[in-house]
Amino acid sequence: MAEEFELPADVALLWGLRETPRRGRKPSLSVAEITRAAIEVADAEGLGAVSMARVAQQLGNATMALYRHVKSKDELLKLMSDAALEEPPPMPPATDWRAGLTLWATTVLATFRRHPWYARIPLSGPPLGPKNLAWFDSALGTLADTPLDEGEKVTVVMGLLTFVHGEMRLTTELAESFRENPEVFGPSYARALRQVVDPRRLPALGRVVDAGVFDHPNLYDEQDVDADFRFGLDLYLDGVAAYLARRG
Amino acid sequence: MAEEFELPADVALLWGLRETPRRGRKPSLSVAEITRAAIEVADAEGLGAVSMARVAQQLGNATMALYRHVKSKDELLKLMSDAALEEPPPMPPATDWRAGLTLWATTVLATFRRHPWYARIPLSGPPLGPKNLAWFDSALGTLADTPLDEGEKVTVVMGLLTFVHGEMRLTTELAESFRENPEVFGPSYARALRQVVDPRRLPALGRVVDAGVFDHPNLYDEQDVDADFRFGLDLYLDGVAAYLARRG
DNA sequence: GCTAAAGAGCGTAGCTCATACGCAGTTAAT
DNA sequence: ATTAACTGCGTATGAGCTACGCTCTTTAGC
Repeated sequence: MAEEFELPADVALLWGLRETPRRGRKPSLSVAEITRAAIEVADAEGLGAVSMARVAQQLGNATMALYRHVKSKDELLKLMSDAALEEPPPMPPATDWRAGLTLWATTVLATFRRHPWYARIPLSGPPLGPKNLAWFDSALGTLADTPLDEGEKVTVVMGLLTFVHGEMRLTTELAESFRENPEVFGPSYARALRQVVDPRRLPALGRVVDAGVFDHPNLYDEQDVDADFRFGLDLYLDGVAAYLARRG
Repeated sequence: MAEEFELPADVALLWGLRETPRRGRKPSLSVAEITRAAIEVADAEGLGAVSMARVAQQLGNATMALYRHVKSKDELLKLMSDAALEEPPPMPPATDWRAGLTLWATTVLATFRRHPWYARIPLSGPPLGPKNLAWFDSALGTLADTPLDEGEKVTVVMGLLTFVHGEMRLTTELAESFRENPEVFGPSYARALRQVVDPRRLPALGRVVDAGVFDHPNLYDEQDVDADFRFGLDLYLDGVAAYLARRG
């Protein structure tokens, strides 16, 4: 951990490595507090409500005071996206890779669901924040006893993370849309499809519609969404198992 | 396709079902043109550059003229997200489900890559746009000869779409970040990791770093990214194959 | 103790955006 | 010919980000 190379400013902020000021007025604000306030606002009112003014108000300060601690709103968003991840759960002893990755994926997803705005924060590079790296380590750790080499472990974990990110995007955005507009997930969806789908042009979709697959009173059902996630997750993990068998 | 039930206004717009005005000045603008112009701007300058003023300028009109055709910027974004999808490719005859889904997934991803802003447009409900439904139909069609029931087909396709969406998000956002900031994907990443990762706290990640997995001159390599996608896709499809074997 | 540098908080103002409102000009129906 | 319907768009409002610089506070150095 030699400090020969200077870390980028935002990474240093993520790790809380700012050197403490020696003179001047005591700061009444800190990066951590600002980040926490921003997350509170985003959780309660959505990412759209996170303005510098709103966050400052949450802290009882003036808007411009935040800029002493944070370079820009973009930087604040980056800080939020690491801080929102809590610590990864400890793996129970003697967890095999499959149980471990299943626990990992469902916990990641549950964390994302608690902060639905997470999917809207742009990625700005490979992971470097402490929480991000802790989760990364946790996933890699579940594969420790497999015959995969280190590069393969990363690839398998990235594939899983890709799937979880997709699920997060679909899930949280549809959930939000459901909250403010439940009708589009009701019977009117099947009705609209029947109006708009010409079975000659879209035969496969026509068959699905005819089979009544969309004739639920509520297409956005928590239970169904979770079951679909588990189904897709299991398919991916079946693939990993097959790869391990071929490999090991 | 009886019109007994009124389609929502935005869906009607997507399908071009607005009744043509009988009186008044001939429109010099159309929803399709506005959408196309907005997509041009987004492709060339990013979604951030898409303002009502910029789109109007692209068309040589005044800002407020757009509002005669489009209710709000949000509605324009919805229109963009359907129009950006081109038509799905015709499946070569006698394509089996696996080749079909592979072709489908890679084509979807290629389409997304041509419009990197796609991942940033919020989903507003289940798919109803013509292009979206065409792609949906195309994927479902590849599963026509399998023993899956219609509901299972939807689940399998949604799982695959989830994975592709995740890949799209990671891929396009990292690509954008790479374009405007290539250094963070260079050797400085491994250097930063070595400074910040304590092998006692993050042992699995420490092993990966030590193994030199991140010691590439460029972590964001098109080839590698594609290979990783193919690897994850194959794992998922292996899982589907196993499910089909169990099922059929 | 005194002075000055360093740093915090923040008021003001400039710029970009979305969009409500209403006017003026244009076309087709009557 | 008249008028209803409809388009294009100028103006204005309010919200948001943030550059700049002033003022007050704290501590280092003497």
